[in-house]
Amino acid sequence: MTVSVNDEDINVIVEGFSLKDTLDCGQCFRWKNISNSEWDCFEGVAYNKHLVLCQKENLLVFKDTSLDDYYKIWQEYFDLTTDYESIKSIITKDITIKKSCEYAGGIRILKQDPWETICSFIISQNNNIPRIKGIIDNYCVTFGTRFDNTYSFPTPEILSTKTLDQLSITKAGFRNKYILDAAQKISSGHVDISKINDMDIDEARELLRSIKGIGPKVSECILLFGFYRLEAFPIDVWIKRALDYFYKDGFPQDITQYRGVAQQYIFHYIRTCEEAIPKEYRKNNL
DNA sequence: GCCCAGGGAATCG
DNA sequence: CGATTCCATGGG
Repeated sequence: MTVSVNDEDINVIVEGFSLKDTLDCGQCFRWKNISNSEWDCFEGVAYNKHLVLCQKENLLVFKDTSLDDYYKIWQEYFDLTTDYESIKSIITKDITIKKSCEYAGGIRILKQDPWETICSFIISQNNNIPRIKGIIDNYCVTFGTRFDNTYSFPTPEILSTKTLDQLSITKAGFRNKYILDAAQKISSGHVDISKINDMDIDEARELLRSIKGIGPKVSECILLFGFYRLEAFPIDVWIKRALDYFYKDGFPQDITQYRGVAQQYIFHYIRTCEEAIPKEYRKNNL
């Protein structure tokens, strides 16, 4: 990986990384596609920093940021220093995962902000991705702080002072009471999410599920996308279909440490590739 | 009008 | 225990 600075922009040469697939595979919700005919381009916010990031082949161009923030935030956020070839050599022993990697093997697991990830996946329940993005944007615009022509994600302290009536403007519906419970428990210190990194995964699951609206599936998403627990394994409707169709005899056991990564490749593959599974499996009529 | 969406809580048997 | 039902909202 080569890093250089060119007239305010930061150029990074990467291998086996796809910006588009990474930001478009349903693990994050605040990146806007502003691509043109030549470049894949996305604009977004993470950790209260604004970024425009473009990719053409092996070249990544970071705009509206600094070399300091590149090393402090973005290199980590996009998980650019992890050897994914090594991970894939383990999980692609399974034929379905191998096909998923051939379809979109440039996906990386993002290291997102834990609090934002908790809210995002509470909002995700019984919802679809375009609407999740809209609701999260409503939260930021309504309750976040304006900076760099965009908005921060509102803190638990801010949200804990709001009423359900005030939150209703976000259109999150019945999920607002779950967001409020999370904001209250975390801002009061009743739930201390800073301890999760030092917990074993079952202990972390139990802590997260003490928040209303966080069940088996959402807790796995939070652990995978907000705490980089690559062994967390979210089972949503799409993964259920994959388990039904590809894994009648069970999911491979020898990839347990990276099954979250495998899960994300499979999720993106069967959700966005028309011929991944038969039409009748893309419905809930089994 | 119906079904569905990166589900979970409450209730029922 | 497992199985059902309800929950808000908007797109197809």
